Amino acid sequence: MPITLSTARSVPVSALSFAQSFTGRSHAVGRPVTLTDHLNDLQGYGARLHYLRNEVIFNQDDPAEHVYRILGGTVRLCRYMPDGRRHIIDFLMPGDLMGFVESPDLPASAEAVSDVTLIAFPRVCFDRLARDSADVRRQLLCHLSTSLLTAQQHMFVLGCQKSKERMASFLLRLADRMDLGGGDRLDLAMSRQDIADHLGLTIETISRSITALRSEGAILVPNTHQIVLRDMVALRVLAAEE
Amino acid sequence: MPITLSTARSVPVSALSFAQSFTGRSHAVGRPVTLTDHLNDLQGYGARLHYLRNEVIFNQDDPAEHVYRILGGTVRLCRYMPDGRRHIIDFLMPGDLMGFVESPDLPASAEAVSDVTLIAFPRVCFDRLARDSADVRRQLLCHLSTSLLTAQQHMFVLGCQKSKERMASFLLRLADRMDLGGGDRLDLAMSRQDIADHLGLTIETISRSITALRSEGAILVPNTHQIVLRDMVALRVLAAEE
DNA sequence: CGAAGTCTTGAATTCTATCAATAGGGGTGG
DNA sequence: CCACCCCTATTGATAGAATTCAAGACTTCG
Repeated sequence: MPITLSTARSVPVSALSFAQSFTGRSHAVGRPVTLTDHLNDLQGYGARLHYLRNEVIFNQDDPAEHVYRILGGTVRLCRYMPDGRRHIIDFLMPGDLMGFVESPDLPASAEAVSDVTLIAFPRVCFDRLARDSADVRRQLLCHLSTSLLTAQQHMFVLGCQKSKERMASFLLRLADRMDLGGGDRLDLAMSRQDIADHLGLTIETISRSITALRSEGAILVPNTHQIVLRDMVALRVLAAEE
Repeated sequence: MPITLSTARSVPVSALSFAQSFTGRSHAVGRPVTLTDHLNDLQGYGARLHYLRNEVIFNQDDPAEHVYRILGGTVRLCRYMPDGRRHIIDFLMPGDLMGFVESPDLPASAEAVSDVTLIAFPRVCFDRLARDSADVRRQLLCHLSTSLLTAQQHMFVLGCQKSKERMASFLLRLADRMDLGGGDRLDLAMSRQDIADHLGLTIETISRSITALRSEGAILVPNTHQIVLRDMVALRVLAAEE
């Protein structure tokens, strides 16, 4: 059973505007210190890396030697099954972290959806940080807990929802993570195929779901890779969020 | 969004025969010390509780004040959505732990599938234990990581597999957790409806899947609540494990 | 501008859900 | 101990949803 796993996001995007400067010195004041802040303390050990669209960042069975913080672009975290089926566990975006799961091997592959910039920290450095700081450990537990919560939410989507409902859930979550509300333009970095493999549907069904949401007036689709969430209430009802 | 979460198993059932004696003294030697062992050190603070079939152990939005170790019986961990749909995140069995997620509120309800015996430890006691012991913290990270791995595996089942494949995956996992192999009788404590809500199918489809697997010779069904895994190879192929 | 890749739409098929009826099983009371 | 009843599970028929197969439209990029 060649199964492993590795990641998940945890830091609210909204909190990142501060840390984004990435000075490597002491943390911003007036807000909770995040795992991201602590990672910044490791700046000297981090390698800034770039990946082109569709490049592989790490492979499913590679040894887990780094932890990552994404600075720019979108990453897809996926698992390939023996028979070739692919499941996209999650999409990771700027500010998200990955590679924190305790597992000798990585349980998933990470690939660049768009061009990606990230910082890779050696695991041994991070482990030292965790050993010496109670706060880092606490943040790490929160990070994993949040990942688990996200996973359980997605299990509900996959297990209980119909195609249109899944699409609504996906769009709402994406908007939430990008700190967008109704009316804003949502940029979809990923292809329809990526969305399909994330939601457990086919590319055709994704396309039809989008068409259906549009004809109901819930969304606008100015172009293929942008969507406007026009009727948040309708979307939330579909996503069973209220 | 009244969503929370709380639990997951982590300790291999096989490791529990040792700890099962529950003496509360020092740990058995010659094998890794588990989170379960550490919990045993809290014996004096633990309350042994009993629940009848279908009784609620804790509710979705209760404050998270305890961590639990299951001694006997089967627990279902479920989430109820606003519209009434139910998703069973996982079934927990003797030796399994729950309640370790860092979240003020519990993200799921726990209910007794069969009569259940468990020990509840106050969270504050456990937190103290975690504060004072580096090994507890390490085990806790492993526990959460394992939970996340399990969740990701189940996402694949829900996202990619057909009904018969889901049933095969479910039976194999159950057998694995109970330390059973091919030929042994597998006791199903849960109802068809429970299985359906776990696998994202209906009770009728569960029934038909079982019938199909039986008529293919993959399993035997001596009675409604027992199943013999007759052809492990066929089941593993269906479950995409090889 | 052309070509390759991606997305949308349509039609037919397959799978699962739904509706409905029957069968089985466990527990209770006669 | 058996009969009955209720609850659960199975099976059948039909409807609905998503997939598959196929064609055409739109983008993107060389």
